[in-house]
Amino acid sequence: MKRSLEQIAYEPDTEALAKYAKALGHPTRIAILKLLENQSCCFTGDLVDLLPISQSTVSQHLKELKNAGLIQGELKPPKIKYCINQENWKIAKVLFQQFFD
Amino acid sequence: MKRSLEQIAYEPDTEALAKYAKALGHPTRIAILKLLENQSCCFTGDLVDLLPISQSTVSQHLKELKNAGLIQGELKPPKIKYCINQENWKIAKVLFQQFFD
DNA sequence: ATTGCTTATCGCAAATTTACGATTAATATT
DNA sequence: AATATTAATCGTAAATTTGCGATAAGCAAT
Repeated sequence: MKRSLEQIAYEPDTEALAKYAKALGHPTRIAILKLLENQSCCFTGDLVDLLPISQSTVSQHLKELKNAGLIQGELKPPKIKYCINQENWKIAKVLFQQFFD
Repeated sequence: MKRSLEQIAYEPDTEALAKYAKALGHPTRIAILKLLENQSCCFTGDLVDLLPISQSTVSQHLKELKNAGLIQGELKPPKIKYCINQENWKIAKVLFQQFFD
């Protein structure tokens, strides 16, 4: 048996920044967020048409962005409209700003 | 056999931002960078004393930060002095800034 | 040449991430 | 109720990441 690879706690801000950075740490997710940013407000699974990856993979990336709190989905049957989560976006922005001085 | 999981190319800025974000996507690496930032300029393997992980793991994280271009090491025998790579730091800063508007 | 100090690398194990196709779930329309 | 559309989830495979101890490498001083 190996040791448990458990999480070690750092300062809350450090953990939060790392969490946001991790969510941003894949070009597909950056691309998605840029699309959502440009689209004045929101967007849907037209993302799948714009990205060179499969529907299920796009869905997975959306889930991660949602888990990180950077986006949110709004039911607009039969579609889902995804938007930037402005609240957390602002928090992330500030965290990165003060990190880089 | 499975498909090859090869990289798909996005815009250079998107790739660059994702690369920096990925490097920042772990609390230990954020902690290291914060220490290097505070220490006016630089630091060494006293990092190991300040972080709750082993020497080899710290070394690994330093390597990743170096590969991402965020830090650089200067031989100061028998130690190594690590510093923020100011050039790339600036580039990363700008990329994050314009990403968040 | 040997010793001592510091840091990198190796070898391994576990966990996580990325990706896909296939299937399921949800919902509106017919 | 049946159908169509959209998006999430499941199952699987491959790759990568994270972590450690042990060992090697680099360099100064003896």
